Amino acid sequence: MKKLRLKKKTSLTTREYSVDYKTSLNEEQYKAVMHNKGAALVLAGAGSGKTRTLVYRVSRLIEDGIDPRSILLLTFTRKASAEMLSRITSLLDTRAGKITTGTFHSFALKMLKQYYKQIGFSQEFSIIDQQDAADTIDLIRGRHLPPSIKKRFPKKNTLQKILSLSTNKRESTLATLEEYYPKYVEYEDQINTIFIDYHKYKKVANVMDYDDLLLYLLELLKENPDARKQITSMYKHIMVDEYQDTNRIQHEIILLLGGVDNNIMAVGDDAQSIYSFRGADHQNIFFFPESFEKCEIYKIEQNYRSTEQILDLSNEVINKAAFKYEKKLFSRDRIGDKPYLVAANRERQQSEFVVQQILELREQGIELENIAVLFRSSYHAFDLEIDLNKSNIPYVKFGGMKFIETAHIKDLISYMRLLFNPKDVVAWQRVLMLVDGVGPATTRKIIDNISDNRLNISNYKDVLPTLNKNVGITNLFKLVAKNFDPTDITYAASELAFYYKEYMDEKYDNVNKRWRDIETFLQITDQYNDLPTFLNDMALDPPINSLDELEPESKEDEYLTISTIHSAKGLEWKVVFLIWATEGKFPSAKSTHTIDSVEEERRLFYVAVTRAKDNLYIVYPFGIFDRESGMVLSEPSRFIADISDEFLEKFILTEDEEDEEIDD
DNA sequence: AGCAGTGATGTTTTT
DNA sequence: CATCACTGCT
Repeated sequence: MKKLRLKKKTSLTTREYSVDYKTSLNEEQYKAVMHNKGAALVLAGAGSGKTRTLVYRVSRLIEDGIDPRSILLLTFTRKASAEMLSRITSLLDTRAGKITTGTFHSFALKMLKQYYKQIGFSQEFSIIDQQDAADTIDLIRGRHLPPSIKKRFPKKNTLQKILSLSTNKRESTLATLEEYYPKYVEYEDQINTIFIDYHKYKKVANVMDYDDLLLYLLELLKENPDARKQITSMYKHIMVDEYQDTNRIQHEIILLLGGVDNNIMAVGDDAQSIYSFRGADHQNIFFFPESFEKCEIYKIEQNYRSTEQILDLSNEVINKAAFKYEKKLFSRDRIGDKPYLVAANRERQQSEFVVQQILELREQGIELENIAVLFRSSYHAFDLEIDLNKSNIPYVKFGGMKFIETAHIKDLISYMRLLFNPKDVVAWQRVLMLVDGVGPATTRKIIDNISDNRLNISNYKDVLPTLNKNVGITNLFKLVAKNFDPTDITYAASELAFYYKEYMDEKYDNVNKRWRDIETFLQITDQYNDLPTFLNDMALDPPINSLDELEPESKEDEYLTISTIHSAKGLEWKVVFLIWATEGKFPSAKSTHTIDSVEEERRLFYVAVTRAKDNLYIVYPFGIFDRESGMVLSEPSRFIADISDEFLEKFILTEDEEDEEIDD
């Protein structure tokens, strides 16, 4: 028989919660979770249960009768939003599935697919990635510039970066040039002309790049009161994760999404701001409270993740920063080993050491799931990957070149984009260049005719012969004009792949490897039955691996995570290896010119070390000849170089025939 | 004129 | 490894 007891009603609600918020959270977290109306900023240190706080707050709002559909949770990565959604669902129930989560970009896309008319697009607009954007800019660059000044003029990737930075920071081209590319200031006019043309070009082609998603959403909210009213009355409770990494344009969007009540909760940590290359400013987070008349500030500082030894080291790293951060992490009675600093003779020894340690850890019963190897740049892991393969250690790599970004997959996706949006001249450009005998000049001629509607997939039989006699082009048009069933994506994709294979056989030596990628790609298409959704997902939430990660059995299998630090953000592992902690590699020689960029690298280092729960190994190869600087790199990273033995156990690797232990 | 093949060069980090 | 400038070929 159940015993009745008296429980005090809280002032907020007349019902009891099914989740016991008070006892599952610490006091700081609890306060943030119970925050009700108006703007709020939650400053949460690394490992302080930031995700937990957000998850509980969403759950609490729903339990208080808030319609889940009115909750918008913006996260930085798709992984983070998936993780949160599953945690909320398991904490509460399926009501959680009705909330809207995603990145700024995916949310923008969702809105713009509804309000496309208001911004002058048609609904079939497609998304182009950074590379497509750069290629398109290159096309326009080629049209504008006389060959004489081409040499000193910024290249396509630089132009794309300039435009992206100025868009994200909401600055003029001139301001961006002055700050980041002073040597190109003299070309301001030409650069602007190219940008203006690029903008028009995209509109005609009915495509948007990543920045456009944000830009047009901002424009919509600003200039269309009706749309804004509808959107703000739909999403009444907004939460933004990783606020320190948002930039100006995202900040402005958030302010406009605020609606009448400004029910916006931003969560972040200024010490973990690592996206300045995307226009984020680590101090941005402090502008947040200033944007509202009233904004509650909550601080969560107790760390639940790491041992005191790891926290002590982390605090040492961040306290040496030129700019002082407000928090200091502390834990409660989590005692462990001191972090290791290991000197390895060249990269070879580093890889061998990491593999050997991982095998040993596994024997000690630590599963691969609980181990991660982190690095500054994707290519830092190449050598290690060879050893992991040799030792049959299954792993998944995050960050760096994605499977979807390889040339052959992008080619295939371009054909598919044309099936959906035959005016997508960015895709046309890509696939036309693949036709034998077709180069930039012919491509330009054809897409000009597509742009001004003289040529299309219904009249190509008559019009094309007047432009070019190349049979390959006619065949390409024939293929795109075919009436594929838009719900049978796999069929369309395999037909296109079949057509494409001929080109691949000609062009590539490693056709087999690439064809396997295409087969994997075909498996992915199998999970979709609607072309637009498929294309959007490929643009914004692409799958990471070319390995058969999709097969359910391999998902069950345990695997090691190796990841760039950027992609490891927000995650944690029992044991973390940080490799290439060599001065000149981390921070890289390129980042040491300005204080700001060194400080960004320091925060990145801080993010890396705070991922570890129990054990942390920092490894640095020495005796590395650096081509770029012409110097031999032999010192550990400046971020740990002068940290005393009190915080760090220092080792050098020696090679013993039998003894496998580390020796100092 | 326009294309393709060749050899040197450079390279973070993500939506 | 992918991009860029250069050169020779059609």
